[in-house]
Amino acid sequence: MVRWPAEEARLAEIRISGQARLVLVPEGVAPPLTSDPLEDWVRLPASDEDVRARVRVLEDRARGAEEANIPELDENGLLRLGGQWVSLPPVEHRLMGVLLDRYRAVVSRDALARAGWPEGIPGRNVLDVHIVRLRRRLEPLGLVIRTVRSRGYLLEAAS
Amino acid sequence: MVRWPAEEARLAEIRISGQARLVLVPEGVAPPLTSDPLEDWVRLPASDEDVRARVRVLEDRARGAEEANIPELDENGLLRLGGQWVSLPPVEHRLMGVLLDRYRAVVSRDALARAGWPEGIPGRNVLDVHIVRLRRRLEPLGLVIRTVRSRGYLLEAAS
DNA sequence: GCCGGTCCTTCACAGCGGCGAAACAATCGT
DNA sequence: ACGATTGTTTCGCCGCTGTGAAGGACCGGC
Repeated sequence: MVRWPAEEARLAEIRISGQARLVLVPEGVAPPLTSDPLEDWVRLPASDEDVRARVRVLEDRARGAEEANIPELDENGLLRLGGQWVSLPPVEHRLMGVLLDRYRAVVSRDALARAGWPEGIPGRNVLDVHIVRLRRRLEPLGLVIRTVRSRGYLLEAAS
Repeated sequence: MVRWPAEEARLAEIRISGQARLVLVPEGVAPPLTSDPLEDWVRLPASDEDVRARVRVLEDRARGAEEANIPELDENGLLRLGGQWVSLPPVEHRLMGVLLDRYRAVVSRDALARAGWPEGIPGRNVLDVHIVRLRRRLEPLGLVIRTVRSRGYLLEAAS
């Protein structure tokens, strides 16, 4: 809930942060125009029902947007996030599967090795190399693999 | 512009067709709720400025959605997109059919081969060659066939 | 603080195979 | 006969994968 034009600076902040917001516009003032579906406005004075209706719609959209922020891995080697996508070769596809199952939680190197090479790990260094390659591939999507020393790795959105 | 609830049936049609619409809601009636960004509503009576502001935002969103429009393939070998068109010879027409069914998703080389040559694939390299030719034909429409190595191909709008 | 060891990161290289694309030949439609 | 469409051959690039090696970050002991 933002008053306009009194809280113009605050509105700008919220817009940048990507949160949903409802702008309250007093009589005689032009409403702010944006095509962002996460922004709406009401002309004051307004009834409680009208405000609640708009808030509920914004909440629905925010929920939808949030779901769009979880990476999606399809069975054909594509990893999608926010309209973009990258293709993952077989090994990295399997690694990504485990990392997404435990999104934002630590996955042990052992679990990763078993997922990537069900038949047994070829060499002692292979996993590290594939983590590096996966990292580079995820960069354009804004995803990061963090190292948790002696524990494993963790996948999350880049800060 | 749709009156509510008087034109309920018309609103339903427009929703299905995916067009942008502004719903006019008289006093004392609950507005229709939808999270579709292409729908908005105003409480009557409303000033011209307020209505115009909402219409302009909807137009902006509709324009954005249009860019995401999918190409259309007719049965005579014509592929249309955004006012332009190209003609496709039989084999490429069949290939394009599968690619459009799975627009923005991966289509395996196998599926493409079966679609292009239902009687059986003539040679080992034919598909590659036809993909190259199709690519050149699609270029003026702003469409691109991406390779997903060892998985297949994917059709999307050029970035 | 200094040191050694472990864990992790990154690069360079090589083999394999998938795919791209030109050039040519054959066939089809008008 | 001519151009458009289709199939074939051939060459080469580049992506995927694993290996070895060099270096950096972190941790404990002294």
